[in-house]
Amino acid sequence: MAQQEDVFKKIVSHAKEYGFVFQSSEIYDGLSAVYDYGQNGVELKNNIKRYWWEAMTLLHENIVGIDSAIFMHPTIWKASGHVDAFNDPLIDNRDSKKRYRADVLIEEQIAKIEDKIEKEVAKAAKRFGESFDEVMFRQTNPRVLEHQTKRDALHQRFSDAMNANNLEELRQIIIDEEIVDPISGTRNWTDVRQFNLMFKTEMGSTADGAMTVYLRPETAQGIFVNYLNVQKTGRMRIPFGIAQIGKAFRNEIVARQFIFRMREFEQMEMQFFVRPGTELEWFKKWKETRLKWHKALGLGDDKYRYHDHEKLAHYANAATDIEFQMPFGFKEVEGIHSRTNFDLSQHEKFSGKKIQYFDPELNESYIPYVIETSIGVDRMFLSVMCSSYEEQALEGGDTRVVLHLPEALAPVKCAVMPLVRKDGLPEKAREIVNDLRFDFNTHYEEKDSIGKRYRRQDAIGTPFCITVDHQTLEDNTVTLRERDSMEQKRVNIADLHSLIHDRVSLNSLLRKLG
RNA sequence: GCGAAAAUAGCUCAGUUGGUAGAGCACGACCUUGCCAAGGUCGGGGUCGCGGGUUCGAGUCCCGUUUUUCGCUCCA
Repeated sequence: MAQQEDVFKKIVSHAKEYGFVFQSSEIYDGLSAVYDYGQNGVELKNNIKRYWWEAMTLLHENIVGIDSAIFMHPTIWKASGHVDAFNDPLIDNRDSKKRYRADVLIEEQIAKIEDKIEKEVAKAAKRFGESFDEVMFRQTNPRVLEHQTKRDALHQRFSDAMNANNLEELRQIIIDEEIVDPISGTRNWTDVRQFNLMFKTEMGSTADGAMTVYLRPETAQGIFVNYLNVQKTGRMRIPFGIAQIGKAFRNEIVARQFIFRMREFEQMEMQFFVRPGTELEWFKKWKETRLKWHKALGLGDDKYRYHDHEKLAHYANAATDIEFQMPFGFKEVEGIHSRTNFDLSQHEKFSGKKIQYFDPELNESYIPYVIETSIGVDRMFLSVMCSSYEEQALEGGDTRVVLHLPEALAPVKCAVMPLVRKDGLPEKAREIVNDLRFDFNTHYEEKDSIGKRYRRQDAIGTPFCITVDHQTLEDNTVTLRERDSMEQKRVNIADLHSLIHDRVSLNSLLRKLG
């Protein structure tokens, strides 16, 4: 494990050294948990997005894409539950690992005391042959008085703390009242925290007229609120899906592990709308479809596993993660959730608009059920980087660092290099570059020894190196060197295009899915 | 969020009890070699993370702060 973490460190510095990932605002000491993609990183990331986008929209005629805005009407986040879920004082029990609303726990405690009062009063009433109200009215029973005093004091303390938004006091109340976790029965509580997961900003240029808006914490809601638009204008028939790639923002309390958990991140989400009652069938189908998509990259089938959720979110009736083996363990890369009709129902309720689908086959209207597939682009990027990185020992005690990136994802597809910088070889190499550049991201390299240039390309994962030598000038052949095997073969310049295309095009990947 | 450690050139690091900053690699130019990275010559590059303090003098000592890493915790 220690060794694995060492490898992870190397991957992080490799990512920086070769222009894949930089820390944000580095010259100003950096910004915590925010990262920028560099000249090679952006190419890799775009290729990942394209692979997903085309797998979704080209291979499924019933899936279309949208690109919704990051700003959305604030009520959307009330409807989705994000405002409530992220603005309550929350406390966790370390033993049961359950999270509770601190205010609810205390209110329950007050209710318990009231139960006791009622019981005492009822007991007294029975003993003295009086009515319940008579006993309550007399208020002479010492035990009842004691409980009442306690309740009033607690109630006062509680509302003071809530009004002052005093989280420490809330926790102290829970401790003083010896409130236990209903599941574990222990009092092993964390601090009370206010969760403001959503970034806030103001829309409107004057302060008093401004409306608080949020940076979206997920892209899914942009799809749900456009459901009607797409369904109607696209004449979509259920089942159908809407795909979207975009940035989302979460003000994480602790964000760590490089680009695995960032405050600004990118999601690729597809919401698939189905007939109620068929959702679990579709859930199963999408579980399989998505894993197939991952495995087609060839990073290693044993690096993936499903992690089914046992405890489900309130809106879901099935959920699973696709986890990938990172150097720091199996981690979620993609989530597949059966979200029922929760989101669309909520938006129907909050917007007052009817969000239903008339199913001509059933001859009835309903709110569709939703299967969501949601993948983090940055996590995907990280999984590709981690599984591609290799420090290879070569014959003769040499080592080389290679990124065995899936060829279709590699930022640079080929590098053309003259063996020597004279005798017209650079000019010939330039000719080849000028032809290939229209179809592939092609680099030209003439500096340093040929071996060094090969190694530089290996480090950024370039699948092919094309070397122009003196023989090229005579017969128009070059050597084509492969990144992984380091093997070279002599090929005609005229054949280069198709040889490279067959290997590096997205089609080759997509065909594995078809 | 708590605890610990670290921060000196693009990278990896050295820098003695406090006395005006160094190496290797990388980078640039030229020469040389030419199919798996380290040839020669010359050159550019650092107010030592930032802000205070102690001192005649701070990369070095003290305080604060930022970022990173690790362990808990949290998140999914």
